[in-house]
Amino acid sequence: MLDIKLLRENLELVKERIASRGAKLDWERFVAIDRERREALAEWERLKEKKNRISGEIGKLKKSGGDPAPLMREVEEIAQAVRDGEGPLAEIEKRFQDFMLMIPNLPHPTAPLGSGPEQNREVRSWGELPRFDFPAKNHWEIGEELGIFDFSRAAKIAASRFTVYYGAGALLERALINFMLDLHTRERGYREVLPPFLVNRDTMTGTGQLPKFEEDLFRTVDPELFLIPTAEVPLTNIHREEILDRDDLPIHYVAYTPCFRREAGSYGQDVRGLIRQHQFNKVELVKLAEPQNSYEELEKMVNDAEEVLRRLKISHRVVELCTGDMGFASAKTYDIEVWLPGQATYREISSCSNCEEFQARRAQIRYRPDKKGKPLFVHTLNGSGLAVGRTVVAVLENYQQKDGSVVVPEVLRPYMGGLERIM
RNA sequence: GGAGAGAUGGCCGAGUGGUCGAAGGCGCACGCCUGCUAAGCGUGUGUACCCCUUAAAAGGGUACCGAGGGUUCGAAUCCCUCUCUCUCCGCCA
Repeated sequence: MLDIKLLRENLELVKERIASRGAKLDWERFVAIDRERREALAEWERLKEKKNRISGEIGKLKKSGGDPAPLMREVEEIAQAVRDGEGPLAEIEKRFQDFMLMIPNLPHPTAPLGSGPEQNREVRSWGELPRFDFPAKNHWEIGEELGIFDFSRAAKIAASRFTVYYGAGALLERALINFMLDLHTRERGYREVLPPFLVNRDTMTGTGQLPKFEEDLFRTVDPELFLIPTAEVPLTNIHREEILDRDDLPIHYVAYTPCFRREAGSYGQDVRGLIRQHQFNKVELVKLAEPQNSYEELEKMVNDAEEVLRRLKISHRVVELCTGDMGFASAKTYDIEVWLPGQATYREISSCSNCEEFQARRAQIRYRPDKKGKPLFVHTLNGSGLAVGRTVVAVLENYQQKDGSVVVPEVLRPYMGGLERIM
């Protein structure tokens, strides 16, 4: 959510920057709603003030033995007017809030302008692209031949876009989770969290999944809860509606969770393999930081995520997303893209964003900069560290051998009982 | 799932219809005093929104005593629903 004061005082600037994301909003309607809300609120509060004042006088009069009857008749009418005003006011308030919640974040001035992935800007790349003296296979071919993935039985048990892992495949997934968690907790200062995987509507609204993206979420009916699409949601909401001490910041959390996404609207994309699943595992990094440090923290977060790939010795690059390709809540996003020899392309394996105040304002996460100061909104950051399923893909495709086996990256062997090769 | 108790400000804790944003204490901030420290004294100490101004503040108003609804001229206080916490019983990974 944006600061309403910014919208009132600098609407032209806001319009322009929101437009750079490709979002279209009816700003004239917004201006009308805002004005209507303020006028109605002021009028209603004037009535309440009068009612409160007269009610107080009735109290005094009764105590001193006077006759309150005339005042009571007078205030009765006002009380009725106040009641009559409640409905329309609530309706205007709702329209106002709904609009506010549908406005995406302002892009940071350094985010490249653009409408789609083509305008993303490569920041750096790491590692040589691997060469094979045989035709490189896709991970699903590798995995099915090794008997570690079973897509058809997963579809039988659940639906398409689910996978059953067996044996070394399941072990590889688990090893990656543990490796990533150990790296981030032991060497990078993140606190490990194991959050709920189902969350309520307020939590989903706090990070910006709701109200706009309900169709992307899985939902339970009774009670109504939503399966998390990323651990960013529960982690960022841990401190919802709290005022933190300055000394508490920055907060660094890391969590492994499964993630659940409807993938509505992605029919036909990545239908084979592990790339786009309804359920996948992810190790997520979340930070709450003071505004003046948040961009420094973003750079460090990207670096922490990249470190996973450096230790796995897998080629990758970092790109800065352009305004049109960023998520709803983000002011600035770096994607890490990993090289997949089987598809001869880079694929996103991590996305690290600074949401600045956007989520903090929705979720009311604040801190006190000093003892006497007013509370300020924290900046929230989130990033994959990394998407585990896609890391499995990267390992299989980059470490595949001519005979169909896959060499286990050295750093993972301690996590896999010393296993050196999946065959 | 059954029975009971509870939810008040940063914390503890009073308050069962009227002037209560809420006593008192603790904590914290500022000032005074004390040639250090401790103690003592005084003042202050929530958040959001609206109005008026604005560089900002001050000022005025509204709301908030778990959440939502109701009764009433008036609700922290009465009624209803819900949520959460605690205790006991049952069940259970």
